[in-house]
Amino acid sequence: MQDIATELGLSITTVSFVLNGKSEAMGISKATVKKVNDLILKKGYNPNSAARILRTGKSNTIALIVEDIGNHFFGNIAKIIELEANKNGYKVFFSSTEGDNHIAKSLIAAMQQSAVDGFIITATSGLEDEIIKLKKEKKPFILIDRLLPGIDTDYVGVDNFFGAYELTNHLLLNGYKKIGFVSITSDMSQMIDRKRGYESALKNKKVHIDERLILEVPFSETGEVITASIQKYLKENKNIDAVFFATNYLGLLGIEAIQLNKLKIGKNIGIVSFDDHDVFRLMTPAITVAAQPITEIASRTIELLLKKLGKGKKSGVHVSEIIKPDIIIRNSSPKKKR
Amino acid sequence: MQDIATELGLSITTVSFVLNGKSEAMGISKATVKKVNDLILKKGYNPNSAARILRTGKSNTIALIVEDIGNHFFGNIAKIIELEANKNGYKVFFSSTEGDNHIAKSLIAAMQQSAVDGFIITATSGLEDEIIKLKKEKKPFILIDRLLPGIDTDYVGVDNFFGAYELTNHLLLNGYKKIGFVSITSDMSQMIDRKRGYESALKNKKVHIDERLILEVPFSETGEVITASIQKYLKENKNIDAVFFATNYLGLLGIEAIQLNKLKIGKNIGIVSFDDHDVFRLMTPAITVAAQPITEIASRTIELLLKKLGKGKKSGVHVSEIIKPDIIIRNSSPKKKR
DNA sequence: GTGAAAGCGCTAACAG
DNA sequence: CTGTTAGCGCTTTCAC
Repeated sequence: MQDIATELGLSITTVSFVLNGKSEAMGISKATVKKVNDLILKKGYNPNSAARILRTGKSNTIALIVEDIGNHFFGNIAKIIELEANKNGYKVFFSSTEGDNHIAKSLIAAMQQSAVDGFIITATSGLEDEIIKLKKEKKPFILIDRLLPGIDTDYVGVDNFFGAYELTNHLLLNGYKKIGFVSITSDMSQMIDRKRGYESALKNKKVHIDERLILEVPFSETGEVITASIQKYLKENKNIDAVFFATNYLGLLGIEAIQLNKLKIGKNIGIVSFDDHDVFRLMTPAITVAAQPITEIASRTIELLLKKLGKGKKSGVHVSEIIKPDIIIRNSSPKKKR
Repeated sequence: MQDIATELGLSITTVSFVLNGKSEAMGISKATVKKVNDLILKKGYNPNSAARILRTGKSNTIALIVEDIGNHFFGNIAKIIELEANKNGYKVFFSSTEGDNHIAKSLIAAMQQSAVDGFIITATSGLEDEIIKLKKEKKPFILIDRLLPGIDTDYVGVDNFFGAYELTNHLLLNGYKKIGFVSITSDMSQMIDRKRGYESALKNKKVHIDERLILEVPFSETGEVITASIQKYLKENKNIDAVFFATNYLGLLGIEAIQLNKLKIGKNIGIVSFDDHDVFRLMTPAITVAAQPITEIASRTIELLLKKLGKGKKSGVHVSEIIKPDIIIRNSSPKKKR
C-alpha cells in the first residue's frame, strides 16, 4: 500500500480511502481515484485480509454448519447459500457435523476463532449451550432445518408436522390401514414433528397407533445395519400395508430392504417418504413424497442472515420462517383394491 | 493474552510459548505450563486468528474449489476432505464453479486474498493462466477430477479412458452394436478421455464410429432442456440399441428421457453410465456403471496436499495419482437375445 | 527460564 | 484534499 502511495506521490491514507470506497465521502478527486485504481490493477495489489480483519474485526465470512454436506438436501442448500453470499461479498466456511454434538461444538468454536461474522447452523441434539452463548455474544446466526426447543432464535425450516400429516393422510385416504413409521432415534424438532404429524393423522381417522409399527434406528448406524433392521422389521410385521419413511436416506435404505425382502412397492406395500430425491422421482413406481423446497429455504436463510449482518444485530425480534413442503403424489401409494 | 500473563505474573512471551507448544523447546516449567493452560480454559480465551495470520502468514486454511457442491460426487469428496483437514488442524473454504471459468477465476482470487495455505481445484476450461500463476507463486495446490492439458501439476483422478473403454466393451461383448454416446460439450480432460475410451473400444471391435450416435449437450443447460434433447436424439436414431452416458447426471436425465419415450431399459435399450449414483443402484433394472472410488480420491488428495503443505513446497516433482474406477455390472445391459 | 520490544498491513481519528 | 500516527493481537528475536 505504501508503495502505491509513494509511486503516485499520495499518502497512504488516500489510498486506503479509495480502497474502501470512501473517496466520495472524503472528497477525493475522481482523477486521483482513477490513478489509484489503475495502479492497483497494474501491480496486481491485493489488500491483506488478515490485517483488515485484525483492524476492523470483520471478516466478511459466514459459517455454514450442516449435518452432512454429502447429502443431496444440504449439498444443494450449501450451493445456493454460497452463491448468494458471494454475490454480497461474503465467503462461506462450511462444515458437516455428522449429527454429532461434539463435532458441532468444536466446529462452532473453531469458526468463532476465525472471526466469522455470522452463522447458519443445523443444530444437533445438545447444542443448546453454544447457541445460548452465541445469543449472548450477539453473534448473528440462523438455525435451519430444525429448532432447538425452548430457545428463541431466528429459524428457517419446513412445516414438518404438516408434511407428515398430509403424507399419512394420503395413505389413509387410499385405503391403507396398517401404516408403519420408520425414523431415526432423535429428539430434534423436525423428527418429533414428523412423528406427531403421522400420529395425528392416524388419530384423526380413529386408527389405533400401534407402537410395534414404529421403527426408530440410530442415525450413526451404517446403511447396511439400517437396511437389515428394516428387513427384520418388515418380516416381523407382515400385516403392514404401507410405510412412511421419515427422511430420504431412510427411504432409500427402505427401498433396498423391500427389494431384498422380495416385496413389490405399490403392490404388496405402499410407501411414502419425507424429503424428495432423484431416486424417488425416477423409480418405477415413483415414490410419493413431501418435498422440501430447497431453493426457497436456502434463499430465505441467506437473505435473513444478510439482513441481520447488515443492520448490526440490533433488533431483538426473532423471525421464524416456516415453509410448507410440497406434497408430490406419485404411484408408490396407489388406491388399494379390495 | 496480556490479561492472562498479568494475572499469573508472567510475561506475554511465556504465554505465547505455551500457546504454541514451544514450552518444551524454550524450557518452561511444567507447573507454569499447567497454570497457563488452566487459566486459558477458565477464561475461555481464544487466540485471535487474524493477528496470528498477519504475523505468521499462515492461515491453516485450504480452499476446495469444485464444480458443484450439490452433486453427489463432489459433495462426498468435500465431506471427506473436510474431515481429514480438520483432523490436521486445517479449515476448509469451499466453493462451486458451476463449470464457469469466470467464477473459478474470481474464486481463486478471493481465496488467495484470504490467505489460504493451499488449494484443491476442479479445473474449468480456460483456467490455465491462474494455475500457472499459482505454480509461479509456489502455492501448494492439487487438481482433482480433471487435468489441464499441457500443464504439469499434482493431480488426483480416475482412469477415465479405462472406465469408458471397459463399459463400452461390456456392451459390445453383450451383443450391442449401435451404441450411442451422450456427453457434455467439454474440452476438459476427463470428458475427452471418456470419449476416447468409448471410441477406442469400438475401433478395437471394428465397429464403425457413427458421429450421429454421439450427442453432446452444453453443461449450462437446464435439466429439462437436456432431457428434451436426449428424447429427440433417441427418436432420430431408432437404431440405437444401447447408450453410454458420460456422467451420472446425464444418466439420470437420460433415464428420464427414456421413460418419457416409453422405452424399457434392458429390453428395448441397454444403458451404462460413468459415475455411480443411488438411482442406478436402486432402479429396476439397476444400471451398469464405472464407479469413482470417492473415498480413495478424497483421501489421497488431502493426504498429498497436507504433505506438500508440510514440507514447505520445496520439491519440484509432481505426483499424479490415477485411480482405476470400479466397473459394476448390473442388469441394465443384459446379454442380447437374438 | 523469562521479559522487552519490533512489527506483520491495514484503518481511521485527528490535525492540518 | 492529505499526512501522521496509534494500535488491532500476536510471534519471535535478542537480551538478561
